Amino acid sequence: MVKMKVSYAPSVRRLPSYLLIAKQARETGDEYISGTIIAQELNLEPIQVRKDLAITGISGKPKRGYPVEPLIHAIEAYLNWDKRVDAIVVGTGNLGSALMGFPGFRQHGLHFIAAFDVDPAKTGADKFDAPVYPMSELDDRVREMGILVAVLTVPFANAQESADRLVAAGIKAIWNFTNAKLKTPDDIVVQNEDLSSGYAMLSMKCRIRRERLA
Amino acid sequence: MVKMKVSYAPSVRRLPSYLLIAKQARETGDEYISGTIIAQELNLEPIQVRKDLAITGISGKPKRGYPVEPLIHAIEAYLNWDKRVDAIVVGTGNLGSALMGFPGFRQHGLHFIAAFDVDPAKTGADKFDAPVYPMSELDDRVREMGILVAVLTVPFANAQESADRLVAAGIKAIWNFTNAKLKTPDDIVVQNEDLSSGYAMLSMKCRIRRERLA
DNA sequence: TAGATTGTTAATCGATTAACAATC
DNA sequence: TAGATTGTTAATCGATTAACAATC
Repeated sequence: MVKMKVSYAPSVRRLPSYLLIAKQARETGDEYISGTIIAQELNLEPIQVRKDLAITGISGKPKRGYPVEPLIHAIEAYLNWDKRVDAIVVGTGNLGSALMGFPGFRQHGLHFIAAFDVDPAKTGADKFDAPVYPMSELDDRVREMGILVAVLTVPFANAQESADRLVAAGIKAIWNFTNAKLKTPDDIVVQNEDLSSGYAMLSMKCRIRRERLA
Repeated sequence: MVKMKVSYAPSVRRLPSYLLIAKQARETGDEYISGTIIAQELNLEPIQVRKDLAITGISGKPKRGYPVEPLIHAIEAYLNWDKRVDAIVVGTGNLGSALMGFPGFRQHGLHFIAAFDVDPAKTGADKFDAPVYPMSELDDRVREMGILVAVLTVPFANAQESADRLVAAGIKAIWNFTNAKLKTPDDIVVQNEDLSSGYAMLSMKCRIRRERLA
């Protein structure tokens, strides 16, 4: 796994929200949008929005704010979301299907061009316009299509084994939605999504609320 | 929305991983597990694991580590995961279904006892043993069952409207999987999950990897 | 012009890491 | 006992926030 000191991680995580608001402003026909407004919309401090946007290289106009169209392009360019990226989904259960059908990713340049599943009942027919192949074809298909990015939504027990196969097939980045802590070579990018950690936060907030009321 | 200075947020987010490893150690029959081992397993620093576990109140034995069973209970108690919590799911698309079917939550005490959908085709039959009701029944059902927690997995456009209905029905905590920045009263707990921010991180890591190779 | 907003530089805050004595 | 590990106290690091001059 790439040992990453991704600096700016908290800022990077906020950029998609800024992007969404900028796009809404574009819909409205606004030519400029200020950090103050964005902050208001997201319940953040204006200085934080300005600091975050600075890393994308966008520059604003005093009194007006940031030019909407260049702002959108600056964020997209910074995240590499202005280029098409092809990816596969491994495991077409409800979570895998949900991700394939989520329209937001397509807007960010992410195209799911194929999916894989061990269950023969799930292969054959397309899913959200992408073919679903049996796992046995993974290696060949990935190589042939030259895919570099995979979304992993298989059961916990199969996660490591699937990751191994992905790496062997030439995948360079794995978006891991399983709880498994994948063991992968140093040059493979892994992004772990942990739904339980979100629930831990919700639980904590509920506890704090209870204690405040008590 | 509860304006929370949840301190320890990064630590809280790591606790579920520690819990998983502790449970695996229990399966293995280990009586103790050291912070060093946990850290190794998760690619963290041992000191970070010790600091994180300290907030749960668990205390370890020099040379042995933490007693597995008490460790599990300490984490679960700290997160309130040792008590049953009933919740509903609003929006039974792929994402809502995925969450309902994810076995991890049940282990954390979270029970989805009903779901709601606007689409008449989706209501009537059970989903993962929980009845799916039409949205029109939301208010009555929530009140009657005394539910306090809701998972929101409706389309972006319907998010605010659904949240308003949830609040009106007496829901006190919303786990929000939509991109919408919900406007809710001060005493409502909201936990936002933003899939795009995870993808932003993946994109950044890929960029860094490319730059390292170039 | 007046004043809102940017962007820079400095201060604060909180999280991570280091050092090390205590201890089993 | 010897030595690995905990838990505490201090140091470092990075992110957030504050202050304010520049500017349109």
